[in-house]
Amino acid sequence: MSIKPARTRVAPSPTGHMHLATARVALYDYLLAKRTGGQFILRIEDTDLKRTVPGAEQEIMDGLRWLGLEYDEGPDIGGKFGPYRQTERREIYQRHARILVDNGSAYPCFCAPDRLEKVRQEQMKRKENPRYDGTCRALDPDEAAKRMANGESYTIRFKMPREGVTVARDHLRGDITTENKQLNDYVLLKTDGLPTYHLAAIVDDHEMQITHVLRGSEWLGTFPLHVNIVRAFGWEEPAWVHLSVFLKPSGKGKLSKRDTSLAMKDGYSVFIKDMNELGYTPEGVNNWIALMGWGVAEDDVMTIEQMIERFTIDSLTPSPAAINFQKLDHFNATHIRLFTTEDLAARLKPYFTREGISADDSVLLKIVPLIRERLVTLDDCIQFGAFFFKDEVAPNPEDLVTKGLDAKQSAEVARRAYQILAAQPDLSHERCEPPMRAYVEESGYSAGQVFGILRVAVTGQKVSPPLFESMEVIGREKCLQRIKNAIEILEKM
RNA sequence: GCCCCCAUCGUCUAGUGGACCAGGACGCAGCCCUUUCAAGGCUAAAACCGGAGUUCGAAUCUCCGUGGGGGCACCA
Repeated sequence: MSIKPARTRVAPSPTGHMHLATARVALYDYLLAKRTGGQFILRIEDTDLKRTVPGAEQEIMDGLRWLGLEYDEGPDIGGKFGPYRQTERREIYQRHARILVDNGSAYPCFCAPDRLEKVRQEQMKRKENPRYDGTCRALDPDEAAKRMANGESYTIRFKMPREGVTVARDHLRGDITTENKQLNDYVLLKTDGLPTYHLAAIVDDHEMQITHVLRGSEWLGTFPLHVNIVRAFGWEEPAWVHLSVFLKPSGKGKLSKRDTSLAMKDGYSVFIKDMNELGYTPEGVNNWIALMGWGVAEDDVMTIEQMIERFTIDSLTPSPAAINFQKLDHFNATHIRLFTTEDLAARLKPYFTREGISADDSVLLKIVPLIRERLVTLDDCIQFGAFFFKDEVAPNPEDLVTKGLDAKQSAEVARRAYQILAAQPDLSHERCEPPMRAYVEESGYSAGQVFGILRVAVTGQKVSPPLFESMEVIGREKCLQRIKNAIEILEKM
């Protein structure tokens, strides 16, 4: 990898929710920029007015920031190559379209959409490749200029060479050779005066001095076109890298932001905006998407800093990758265990708040070590930790009757436990556990039976963090009250 | 239909002609630990798409199949 600072960009269109694929391109862009001491840029490709959806741009910016992928230049923070919103760069594209027309690489086209559509239909009927038939390509330049001056509506089309081949170099896949006759005279500038992607992206990448273009492999089809446009301008090409696409978990078909079947399904989502709500961390999400399309030999749990140290274009993989939510869970849980107690406590607090539980900081700090390794997602803290903050718990009576015992026997166990614990000045686990174990010995019951009753009584649930440590945090008064309550329930059964 | 890309365990991947009876991770199964659930430790099962060729030697290079994916707009 060159040590020259790279300028990279993520250039999403604000047409829907930001999803995994956009995040991954941004991640790789970010890693490459940071690794080389360069800049990472956000550019909004909003030239399709019909598809632009309100709020989408904000969602992209929020998503990138949530992931920790701070961009160095962008629509809301500016930069020396702005503006960073394509609808605000209209004149730049028009000027460049003119350059191409003037040097014979492009031409105005006056064909009406309905005629084009008819031509397309006929071509398909004849089993030909649908393509522009070249009517206006042959137009006399003077006549064309006259019609433009008359106010006739037109587009600008790229004059694709009809002979020969285009060899385009992708830094992941090598040279890609395409016969020019396979390509079309694509529209560069639309009748509304805005550019299509083909013109806008090429012009902006040049103007913004982008050195590496990372994008999805859905662009491979028009890649030779883009290379031809760059050459028509006489510019130097950036390094192109076409990333693999994400496939649905089944491996059947590409993951699409228009496919809503995977949105918020079974606690999973492909949209970045949902991740926080579902309890996923930026660390977990980044680690997950990083390794779909990027191979590291070992030590695959990485922070962003570690990714920056290791990232190279050469270690990217070209094949499509099926997303696997179980792996997201794994990375998320692993990173949660890596957080400091203070950090994790702060991250957990909003999830308690969301449930209407005001989690006291000092208590939170004490329970984090008890629940940390049980959390897969941050919101799991509710199931493992809500009982710490409640005034009382409501155990299911059946759960209080431990396996192998009846209600009467269970009540007796609970009463003895109460006596033992009530005799202690405080309920530190060092103080409580030995006498309780001694009772287990003398009673002839198993530790599981005795502690099981106590667990349900104190926490209100069958599954919980370690019992004695939990009791210590809950405190003497509350614990004894809860056990007393359990005894009453058992006695009524 | 045409064009392009891709091809190692179920999934994500390591592997760049000999160090590979193919390594790691997730998941799955078993065992250990254990007051529940986890976490942790150990063990197991699990792959080079097929066929030709090049070579002393191929997961690795070439070709042909096959399979998968993407694209063929005044959308990006």
